[in-house]
This record gives sequence, structure tokens and C-alpha cells, in this order.
Amino acid sequence: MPLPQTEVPGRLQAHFAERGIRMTQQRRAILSVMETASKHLDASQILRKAQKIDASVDRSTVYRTLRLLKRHGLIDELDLMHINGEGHYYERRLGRDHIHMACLRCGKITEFVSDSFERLKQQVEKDCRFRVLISRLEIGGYCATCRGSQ
Amino acid sequence: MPLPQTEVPGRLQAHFAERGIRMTQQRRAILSVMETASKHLDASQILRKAQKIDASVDRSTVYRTLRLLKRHGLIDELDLMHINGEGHYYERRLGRDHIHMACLRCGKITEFVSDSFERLKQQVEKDCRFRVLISRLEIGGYCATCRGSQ
DNA sequence: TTAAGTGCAAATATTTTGCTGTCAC
DNA sequence: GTGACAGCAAAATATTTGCACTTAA
Repeated sequence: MPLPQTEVPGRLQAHFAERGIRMTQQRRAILSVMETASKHLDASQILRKAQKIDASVDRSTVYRTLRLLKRHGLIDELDLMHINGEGHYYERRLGRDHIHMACLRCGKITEFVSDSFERLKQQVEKDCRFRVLISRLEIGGYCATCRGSQ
Repeated sequence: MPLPQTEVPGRLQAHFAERGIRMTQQRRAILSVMETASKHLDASQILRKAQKIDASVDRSTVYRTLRLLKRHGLIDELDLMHINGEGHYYERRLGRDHIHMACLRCGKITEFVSDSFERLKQQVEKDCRFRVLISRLEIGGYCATCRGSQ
């Protein structure tokens, strides 16, 4: 039984190791997909990409692994204003939170990092005495291009 | 054929009239539910409440009416961090946007209105040249009570 | 009158679960 | 060796759609 050709040395796998979570071929494939994704994959896309690495990966394993990653705060779950259907999108959680903007005309997703967003969360922590663990700011509207060509 | 006992004079109905959208018994029931809801109902709850007013209301009419209200910007659709299942919650859109905070321990939903939030949206409009139409800030974490009893 | 709206049943989409066999440690 | 994890199939949940009938305007 050959070892996988490409050992993905990403932080997701490192996290799993650190926390003593068992590593499997299938999880390795899914983690690799999440590591290398440019952005915003839904469950079906993750399944398809993972199966290219390990054809045995099943849809339920994808959902189970996504749940695991979510529980450990390693990925974020997004709606992206349901631009396409009712499913969710997932992305690695790295560095600072960012705002997602979905153009309701062309469907483009833009991201935006803002200090004000960080301050707003701090204000919530302070004023509401609420411990902020996850936050999701999604905005729907028109992007610069579509806004012009109204 | 008797007229409905209670004419709900809410703004939702007014909006429908203004925009020339046809009013039906079923829509009146659903609009009335949305008008008088204290908060955050999901589709099934809306169906149940609407059926108390007009027993003929069907689930698909609820979904069709919710879509209509959403399209007209009269209600907001929320996830509330999927505290219970994968469905959505709906609330009337009135006045200013607010932040929703969901306690991951006790499930309580808290709302918070903040000038910083308004400013953040203005910053997005300006810095990203993005026309903001809808925005949703949802925060998951621990409320004041649960935070204390950790 | 008639286009828009409705209920009903069935389809679709998304996610979860039970079970039995397999594999990482 | 054994407990955690996998695939598979089926269930559960959430939402949408086709169609024939009804109704608001």
C-alpha cells in the first residue's frame, strides 16, 4: 500500500496532529482540497476535488470532515447571500476575519479586511458582554462594475 | 363571502398595495404573521401561525411569499449560526440593521444596534465602491450568562 | 375576463444517520 | 487489538416546481 505521493504540509494537517485527531487517506484528501482551494467551495465541489485525489471519498465523509473542521474553528461556513441555491460555502480560516460581498447582478464575491470590523467585534464584546467566537458579515449589493452599468 | 375580520393595517400590506402586488387571503395571513411576530420565525413556524389565521395556507405559498418579501427587501433572511438545523429564519426589516448574536451554549439570540456597524457599511461603499443593499452580521459565541458559568 | 396566485403532490437539493466492515495508532 | 472512521444506502430536512383549479382586480 503506497504512501500518498504528496504529503501536504499545511496547517490543517498540523492542527490535526497536534490535537491528536486521527488522520486518514480520505481526510488527507479533503484537507488538501481545503488547503489549496483558491476560495469558497461548496460541499459538492469539495467532494469532486477530493475524489480526484482519492476516488474512494464519500459525500458523507466530506460532511463529517467539514463538521469536524468547523468544530475546531479551522474553516468558516458561508452563505454568500445564497447566490446559487441553498447550500453553504467553506473556506479556510486564516489570519483575520474578512467581510464577504456578493454582487447580486454578476455573482462576483469580493473580500474586504477592515480594522473597523475588528473594532466592531471588540465593541460587541465590551458593550454586550458577549464572547465572540465566530463572526460572519455578508453583504449583498452591486459591485463597482455592475453599479456603473446600471 | 365575508371579508376578513381583522384588517391588518401594517406596512407590509401597504407596501404590497403601493407596488400593485395582488393581495390574497393567504398572503394577508402570512403578512400578518410577519407583522406581529416578536422575532425570528422559520418557514415551518410561519406556516403554522398563518394556518391559525387561514387554515388553507400551504407550505409552498409560505415559501413563495417569503421569496416575494425578500425580493422586495421587506424581510431579512437569517441563519442564526444554524443553532437549530439548516433552515432559515425571517424577520421584518424595519429601521436600522442590527447585529445578531447567537449563544452557542444556551441558544439565546441577542440583537445589537451599533453606529459602528453603519459606519462600517459606509466604509465598504466608499472603499470598495460597492453598493450595499442587504447586510447580515451574525456572531456566534457565549452570552454574558454562559460566559460567566464557563 | 384573465393573469396571477393557490393547493397538492412530486421532485430536487442538502445534510444526517444507521450499520457493517476497515484502518490508524 | 480496538476504537475511531469509512462507505453505502436510506432517512431526514428544507425548498422548489408542474399542473389544474381558483380568485383578485
